[in-house]
Amino acid sequence: MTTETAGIEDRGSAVDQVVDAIRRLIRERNLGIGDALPSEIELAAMFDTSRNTVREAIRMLKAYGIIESRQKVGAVITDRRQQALMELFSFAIDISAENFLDIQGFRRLVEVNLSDLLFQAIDAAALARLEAINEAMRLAPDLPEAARLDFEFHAALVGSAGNQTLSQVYGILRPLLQRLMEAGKASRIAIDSAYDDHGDIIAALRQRDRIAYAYHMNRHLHAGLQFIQTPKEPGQI
Amino acid sequence: MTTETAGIEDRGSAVDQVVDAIRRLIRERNLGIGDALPSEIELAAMFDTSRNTVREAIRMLKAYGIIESRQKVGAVITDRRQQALMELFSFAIDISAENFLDIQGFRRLVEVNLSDLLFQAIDAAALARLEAINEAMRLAPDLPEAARLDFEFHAALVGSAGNQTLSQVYGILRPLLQRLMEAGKASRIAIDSAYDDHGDIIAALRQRDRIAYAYHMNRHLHAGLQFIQTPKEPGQI
DNA sequence: CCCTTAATTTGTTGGTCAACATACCGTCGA
DNA sequence: TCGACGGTATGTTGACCAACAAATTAAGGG
Repeated sequence: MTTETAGIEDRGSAVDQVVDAIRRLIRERNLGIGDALPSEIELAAMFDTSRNTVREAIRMLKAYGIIESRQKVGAVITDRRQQALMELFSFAIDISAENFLDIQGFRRLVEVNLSDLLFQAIDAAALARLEAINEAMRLAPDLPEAARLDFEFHAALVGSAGNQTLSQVYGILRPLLQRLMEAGKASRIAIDSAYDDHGDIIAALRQRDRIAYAYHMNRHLHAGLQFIQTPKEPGQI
Repeated sequence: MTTETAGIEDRGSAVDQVVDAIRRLIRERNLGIGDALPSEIELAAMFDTSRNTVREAIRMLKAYGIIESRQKVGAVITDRRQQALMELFSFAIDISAENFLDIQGFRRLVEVNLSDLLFQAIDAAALARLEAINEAMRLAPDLPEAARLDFEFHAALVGSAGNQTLSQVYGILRPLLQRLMEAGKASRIAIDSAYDDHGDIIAALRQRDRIAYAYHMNRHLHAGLQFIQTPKEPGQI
């Protein structure tokens, strides 16, 4: 037999219905960013359902980046969908479990060719910050700390380009890249070499020298690549 | 006193922690699409939390499109992230112009500088495929179909570079980029212009002409940018 | 003006009941 | 005897309720 629930639009679970209902509520009341939703208890009474169901619906909206909720204050409408989008990215990387070389290739593609955006957006303060990070890396007490500061340098560099999407991608790749760099920083010599490379890169940035930037960055990333020919566990994150 | 980062990341609520824990579980057990998660009760016991908290975590993962749960069967890992992304953007909030431009900037950074990887990996079959897609775009019956094929062209191009991380990112961005391209393909003239650009790009690829590739790709993407200067309706939900 | 206290709201937990899909097992028929 | 059929047992998700903890705001008292 076919479904005998013909009368009511039964599509979706109770949670999905509440999600739609909340969306309708937002639309009908013309709520915008910053406005607060009714409390969970009120919503439950409004839609004649339980508070837990409302909570699960709110969880979905939170995952979509549409609302944020703070205790006591309640749920507030926001637009953090860009971050939600990045969460999706991070899941992609989880699932497909790329190997290190693949991600390193992606990284090279980005960083070596970043000069256009960088020259356009970078200022003296950003350059000083890069130098400070580089100096701290040289003086780092141990290798993991140096690796962390190495990543910090590159993240700051990418951040200076002013592209949000890019910055967030790097935020997601952070743990992976850091492991990559720990693998590449097996000795003090590698750190000193990276320090010099970073210095060359900063100099190229300061002089707005596109060619020099690409040359040094490419060399630098290629050098780091040598040390990690064998990933720790292939195909595993 | 305040916790001095006592080992475990205390960041986020219990639900967020369970989300991360499930992600780690998937990674560590190397679970793939179609595999089943432990039952909610087992997960609750595993992470020493309650079933409702696990349910909310599963709700989030469901919102991200990486798991699906059917009654009785349990939660199964899937990949419906594209649908999740569409849900994300089906909320009536218009994408802000800044977000559009930001993502477009990211795209330019990637595609314009893809030549190194492309020249290394592309073959005759891939070039023929690109030409076929381009031809199909020229002959497309309507504008949305042309926009779809335009995206298809770029996705195939990026895919030819052979970097999995990059391909994944483009796969997820598909609906978003397609909207971007629909906005840019407001007229037949724009399509013909894109067709010519694509042809130039293919020719540059065939001749392994790095400069020509970068020139034509940059021109092409810059041209597409003109059409979306004005957002539809800023900041309404 | 500052501190204390109360109230409100979300966060988390444990439990109950229902719906339902699957597996297993016994019965019946050929 | 063997296979098909049907019923039941079991385990899982879906939905809900009640209660307490934590946090944050707001009010009130010194």
